[in-house]
Order: sequence, then structure tokens, then C-alpha cells
Amino acid sequence: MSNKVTDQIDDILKKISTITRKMNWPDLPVDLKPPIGDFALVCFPAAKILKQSPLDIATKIALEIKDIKKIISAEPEKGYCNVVINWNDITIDVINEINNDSYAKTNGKIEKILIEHTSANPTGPFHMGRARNPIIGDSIARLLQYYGHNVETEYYVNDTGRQAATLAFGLSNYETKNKGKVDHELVEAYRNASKLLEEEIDVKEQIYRKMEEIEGGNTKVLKEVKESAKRMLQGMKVSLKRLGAEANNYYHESDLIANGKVEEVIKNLKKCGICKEENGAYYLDLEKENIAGRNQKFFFTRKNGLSLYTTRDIAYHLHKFKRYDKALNVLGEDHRLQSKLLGIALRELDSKEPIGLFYSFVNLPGGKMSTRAGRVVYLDDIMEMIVELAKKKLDETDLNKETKNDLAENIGIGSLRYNILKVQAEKGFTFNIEDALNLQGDSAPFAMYSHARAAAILRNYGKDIPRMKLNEKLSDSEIKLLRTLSKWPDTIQRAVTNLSIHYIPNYTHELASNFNQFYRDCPVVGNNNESLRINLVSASKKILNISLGILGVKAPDRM
RNA sequence: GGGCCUGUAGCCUAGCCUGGAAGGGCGUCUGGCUUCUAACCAGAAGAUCCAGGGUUCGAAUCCCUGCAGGCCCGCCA
Repeated sequence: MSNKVTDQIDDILKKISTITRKMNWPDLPVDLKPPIGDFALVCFPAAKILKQSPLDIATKIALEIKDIKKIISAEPEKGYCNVVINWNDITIDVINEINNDSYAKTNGKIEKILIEHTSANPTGPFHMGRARNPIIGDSIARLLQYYGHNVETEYYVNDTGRQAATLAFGLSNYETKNKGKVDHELVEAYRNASKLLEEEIDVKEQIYRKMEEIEGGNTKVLKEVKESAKRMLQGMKVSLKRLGAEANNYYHESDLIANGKVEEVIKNLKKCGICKEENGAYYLDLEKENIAGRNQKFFFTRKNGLSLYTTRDIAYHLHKFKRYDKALNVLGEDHRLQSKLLGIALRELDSKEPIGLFYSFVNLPGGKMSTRAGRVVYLDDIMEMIVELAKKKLDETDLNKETKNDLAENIGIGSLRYNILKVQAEKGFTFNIEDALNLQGDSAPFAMYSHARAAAILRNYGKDIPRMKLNEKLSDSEIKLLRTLSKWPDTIQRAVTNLSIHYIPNYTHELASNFNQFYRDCPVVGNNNESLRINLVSASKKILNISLGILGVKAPDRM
């Protein structure tokens, strides 16, 4: 809560405590998130001790405390005493606090954090199945950045291993036709190569030889796979850019082999106490850890001595911690075990461990997405559809064409992001196109619209934000709005602590909704309380803008 | 077989960490634009919070046992 509000409530609670003590009553537990008012005194536990009904206790305590100056009302209901604090006294201070740049930001240590997200294999266009990854990753980055940390994002490019070798093989003889988006064009070459890999023995041999050359550190082949991946990535980056979720850095897995980091890791892992060998292949014996209900052998070399994906991942993370204080990985739920094993290996090497943020896959209404069964929905197609829909809705407005196109883009992409971010990451998610295309209710345009309304009021007012003066008592809508605004720091705090981005859209919707109610009830320009209301509008607009910004949604001044 | 995640109105979802009065949204029905933007607002109907047991004055929330769905258990990535 805003400090001012917390102080006010603490003060009142102290006074209440004095009163109950005088009456020889036990302290009444406080509920700070009551359905009505600012806090509630819970009267059930005292009922037994005092041998009175909870309602009687609530009624009595309400009478005792309602003359406290900082309280507007204290009403008994069921076994609760609901208290509304006097917002009139503190509103100017609260609004000033909200307008301060440090509002809701950390006063703790600023950390240098790397967020790895997306990291999809560069073998073709993004599909919706993993669309949560860039969106959640990007918004978590924006959240931590806003909170005050020093954040960068990175995409780990998987350009070694069979898929990478297959792609390189496919692209080696492929002539670019420059038709359409790069990744959508090149994926054909990859698909053909994959097919040949299955059907033709000599192709299989070539691709597997390439794999071995990659892992063995053949410079020429390493360069080839890296370039192939980059070529595909060119197209994929366009999608991320449109989503507003492009990473700051792209780190290529092949570089870890090329620069000898992988070899170093193998050498050091072999020195670990729990390292064992089997037919020439080395592994960490995790018998004591009892992972996933069984004894795990965590292999880090093949029997030919070459590295595995996990080995490279260890090397990558050691490198991360050379550059950053903290590493955060946004990963699909299928990586949970892998991530745990990685952590153990890093601990063995006396390294820090990354923090994992896991999300469940996006499914289609009919079931799982599958490339083979042709049940794939491309992210690009969804973005296009939703932007087109937004465009159609804007047809009726009299904005000029360029503004309209920009706005449709913001509304469309914003809706998509909002839709995905508002659901808890661990929850399975069925992508319902109808739902995503519904731009009403708990959605990005709802909050964008509130922001535009706030901007319209300020436009109509036409002057600089004035100094505040309270000429009239606050109305219920104003108090409700202030209450929500003062909850912003808590929301940020909870989202940061739990790395739960869905708190932000939840809050945004509540704020926008309360702003709309205020808009209905409280004329601003020309009102007796104009100066205060202008400031309230400005503060609401600010927090709406910030919260939408964290979600990667641009807040328009008109729509 | 084992491990992890999830289960809240017709549908989607918040609340679970830290027990206290079940919040939103979609869809359905009703009403509201001569007043700062109706992508909005107001109202109505709709919930054995997966099931059973335990702890507690009090359980959607904590504990136990089941059930259902997702994911994982490779010298693949």
C-alpha cells in the first residue's frame, strides 16, 4: 500500500488496540483485504473468550471506535467490523506519493539480471504452442526493470545438435526465392531435409557426420550451422519485434564449443566427487538426490567423449554468471527436470544457479498442437488476424489512416499479450481464438480506453496540472479509485517476489474499471473539486500507462 | 510404475504462499449516449470451490487419501 495509507491504518490500529485493552478485550485480528472498506476487525476468535456473539462484539467495537478522527465509518456486519479510513485527510499526500518517481520501486539492492526467454530452436516460424515464452519473458523483464533492477534479455540459439545439422544440410543447397517472410520460406528447406533424413540413408549419414563435426569443434562446420541458424532467425526476429518481445542479445550455442568453454566444463565436471564413468561416457551420479523418484545418471559426455546439450547448457550458465548477478530462465514445463539437474551440476561446480520460471503449453481446443498432424497455428497468423480485427473496429472512427493503422497494431498485439499474461503461468492454457479476438471486458483495449479517456479529460482541461486543493469531501468512486491506486506498490512487490506476471493485468483491469466508475460519477472539468480531480486523473493515467507498459501494451491518448 | 504442475458458475479466470464475508471477464437477459470518448456504465440470472477425511471458533486456502487432465523420467535437443 502507499506509505501514507499504511501509516494511517497503523495509527488507527494502535488506537483500537488501546481501546480494546481498556475494555479488557483480546486484540481483534485485522483483515487488510476486506470486501468492503479499508480494513476489517475479525470478531470470531474473541467470541469464545468474551462469551458473546461475533455480531455483538462487532457492534460494540464499532460504537467504541467510530469517533476516532481518522475513521469515516465503522460498520458491523456478520462477525466483522468494517472500517473506512478518512481519505479526505490524506488524499493530497497519497496523490503526491503516487506522482513521485520512486513510487512502487525498490529501495533495496539493484541487481544485474539476465532473463533468458524464448530460445526456440531456429528451425521455423514460431507457433502458438510456446507463445507464452517470449510474452512472459519480455514482461517479466519490463517488470524487473521498472522495479529498479538492471535487466537484459537473451535468446539462446540452439545451433548445434541434430536439428541444427539438419537445417544446415537443408539450407546448403537452397536458393532463396525472397518470397514472403524468411522463416516461413526457409522452413520448407528444413522440412525437406528432415524428410530426407528419415528416408535416405546417405543423407542420414551426412547429417550425423555434421553433428559429430559440430560437437568435435570443426570450425568450418560450426560456422556453417551458426550462419544457417542466423538466416532462419532473421525471419523469427521479425515476429518477436512485432510482438514487442525481441531479446537484447542472441547467444549462439555453437560459440560455446568454438571457444573451448564446453571442453573446460567437461574437464571440471570429471573432478567432481560424484562423477562416474560407464563405457567411456561420463555422468554425475545423483543417487543421493533421488530425483523424480529414481536414481539419476546425469550424463555429460557421450561414450566418444563429445558433449551433450546439457553440457553446453552448463557452460552457458557459467558464462551467464560471469556477466550477471542473477539469471532467470523462462521455460516450458517440459524443462523442469532438466532445469533441476542443471542446478545440481552448477552447484557441484560452485556456481550460482538460475531461477526457473515455468509455464504450461498452449493447446488448441481440439487438443495438442502438433507439427506432424498439421495442427499448428503460427504466431504470425494470429498476430495478423487480431490486428485486422482491431482495424475493422476502428473503421467507424474518424482518425486518419496512419493513426488508425498504428492504433490497430497496438490494440491487436496488446490484446494478444494481455490475453496470455492474465493467466497464471502454471495453468494449462487452451488458446481459444474467439476469446483472443474478443476485445472487451478484461482485455487490453479496456484499459487502453480508460487511459484514452483520462488523456481526453486532461486535453479538455488544457492547462498544466494544478496544485491540489480539497474543496469538497471525496465521493465513494474517488475513494475506490484512490484505494486501488494505493495498492500499486503491493502489486509490484508481489509480482516481483513471486515472478508472477498475471498480477499486473489483474491489477490493471481493476484500476481501469475503477477509473471508469469515477468517470461516470465525477465530472472533472469545471467541478468544485476540479484541481483535486485533475490530479487524480493524472495519477490514474500515470499508473495505467506504467502497468500497460509492463505488459508491453502501448497506452494511446485517443482511440 | 515414479516425480512435478493444474482442477473454482455453460465457458475463461482471480483468490491458495501468510485460513476470516467466493472477486472479475465471456456468453445470456434488462436498462442507459443533447452533459470531459458507450471498445463504457448500471442491474438480473448463474458456484455441492474435483471427491472423501483431518486440523480449526472458522478451510477454496493448511495436512492426509483418492480421482481427472497436462508435463517429464534418453550417451535426444
